[in-house]
Amino acid sequence: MAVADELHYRPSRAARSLTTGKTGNIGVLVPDLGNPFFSGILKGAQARARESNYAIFLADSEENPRLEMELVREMARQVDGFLICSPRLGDSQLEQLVRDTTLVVMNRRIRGASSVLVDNASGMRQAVEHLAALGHTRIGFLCGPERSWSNRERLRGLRNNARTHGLETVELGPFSPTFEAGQSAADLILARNLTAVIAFNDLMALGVMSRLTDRGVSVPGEISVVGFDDIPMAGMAAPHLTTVAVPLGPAGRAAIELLVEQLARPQADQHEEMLAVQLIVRGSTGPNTQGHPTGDVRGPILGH
Amino acid sequence: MAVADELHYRPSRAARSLTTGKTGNIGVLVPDLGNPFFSGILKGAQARARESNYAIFLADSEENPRLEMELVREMARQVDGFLICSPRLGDSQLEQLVRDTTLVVMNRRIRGASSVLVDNASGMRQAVEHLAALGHTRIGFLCGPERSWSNRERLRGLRNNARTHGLETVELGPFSPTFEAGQSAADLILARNLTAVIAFNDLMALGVMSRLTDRGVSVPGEISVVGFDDIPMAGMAAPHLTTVAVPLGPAGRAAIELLVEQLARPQADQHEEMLAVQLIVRGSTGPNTQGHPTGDVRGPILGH
DNA sequence: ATGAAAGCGCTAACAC
DNA sequence: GTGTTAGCGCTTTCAT
Repeated sequence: MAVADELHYRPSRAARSLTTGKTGNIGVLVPDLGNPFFSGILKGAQARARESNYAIFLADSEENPRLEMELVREMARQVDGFLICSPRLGDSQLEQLVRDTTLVVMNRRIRGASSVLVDNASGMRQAVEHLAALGHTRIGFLCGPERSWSNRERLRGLRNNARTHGLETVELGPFSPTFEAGQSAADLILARNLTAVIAFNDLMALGVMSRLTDRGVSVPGEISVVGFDDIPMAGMAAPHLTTVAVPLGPAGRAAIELLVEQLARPQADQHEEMLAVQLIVRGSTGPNTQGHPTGDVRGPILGH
Repeated sequence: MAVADELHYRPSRAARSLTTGKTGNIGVLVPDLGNPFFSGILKGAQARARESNYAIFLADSEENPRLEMELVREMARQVDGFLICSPRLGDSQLEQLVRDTTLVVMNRRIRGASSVLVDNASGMRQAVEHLAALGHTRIGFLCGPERSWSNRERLRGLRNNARTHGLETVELGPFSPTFEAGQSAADLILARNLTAVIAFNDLMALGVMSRLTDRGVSVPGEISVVGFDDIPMAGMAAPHLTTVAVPLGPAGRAAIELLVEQLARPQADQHEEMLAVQLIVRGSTGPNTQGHPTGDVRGPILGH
């Protein structure tokens, strides 16, 4: 042992994996590395993996389901399991993958796979309550990608909670979850005479704010804007963006934790981890300054 | 072959690497995945690696030189080479690494290793000329990490070009290359009565703008701000940040290209690739509205 | 307890 | 050209 130490001996993982069948690697698939949402998750995942002596194989599917499948296939033999973030693949394909490998999915429910989910319903409830408290009565929602589980959940949360609070909702989109899409959505919002809007994610919300400011519309003076995710940029924008904070690092950590457990006890049941979210109120939301929704045909509400 | 295809046969890379000594993997080390500068490079690197059938091992050194060394050591046996971004390690340690493995470094010059460099001198020249043309005569520079090659180069570029244009410079810092550091730097700038400031990177520049705005100082009305890198956020801020654009994706691609070449011909010489940069003029810079630098002891210049 | 050997899935070198 | 075999560096099993 002393000599081995002397010579800086390190076992070859390739050789080891040949006999054990385990590689000590985890594959992480994200749809877009440039999106801070995913780099946030990735950062947490990487840190947690290292703690359990796993190395990370990284792949970017560029939002492309075919490429996603291809990448998984290619990596399959050199990893023990996968973390797939916001899969663009269809349910059936994912369920097929589950048979050959162990995987944890983020923001998606797949039978046979553990998942880490964001409590979108709670996030939406917090956002809607906040806007309702500020006197907004008609709320726009900028939809994200149609196939996204998060988008469906957020939309559902919006509808449920808006009804509870007697609010009207206007759904716009779907849009791609980008800054640019937010910019173009801003004009649609203006055309609809809305006083408050919730975007599918921060990137879009930031785009909305940017375009509104460029058009001389005050945020939050005339329109309140709420985002989702709390990417670092959200706190840097002017005004600072009110948003539903999703704990990105912890999400990545939780996912790897689940995966490592699963790998240690392959027979054990899959788990589902729901991450709590928290509305962060910043400068992009304020009281409704229009007495009533201008898009509404009813006159002022008197004697209420 | 037909049968192999039928059974979806894929060779085991572990077994293959055992005999060939090649793994088909590349290790990529970044100091902070959360920094969009690095995720931009990473995205390009990942795409280029895939084109040459290399998979990416990812590690985040958390700006920690010791951890950086440790990670390289751990990955060494399972990769053919490394891309190390903005290494925090000392020259001697890097030169030692070069002996055992092939590596490409980003934004650093190491004998025996290929490198991808950003043309910081040109970037600084463009930034200084821009500010000089706007009538600024005294320019602040917010220094980044002391050990950073980029920081030293940018500082050098600043000094040279400022002299050429007869400008005075004020160096502040060093700061960590973050938004928060930029915020705190903003107050120092105000105390120094500067009309223009160049930050080591966009994150800091954004922090400066945010804090200045919060203090009621107009950008670019009273102070012009220039960043470096052109991370996506730069174009989203209000006002949009004038910055020296570094082609992040191409930088990552170029680095992997160099590495792949090196791996194919181990005897060949190392290369150095210098990336051109381009000043992007946006809304955060404007004409100097003070007749002369207020920090100057000279009185108004008359009869000129 | 310590030591020897088989074999994981490939590739490369050799024989035919 | 086609087929056989040794051996890459480990782990695990079996024998001592």
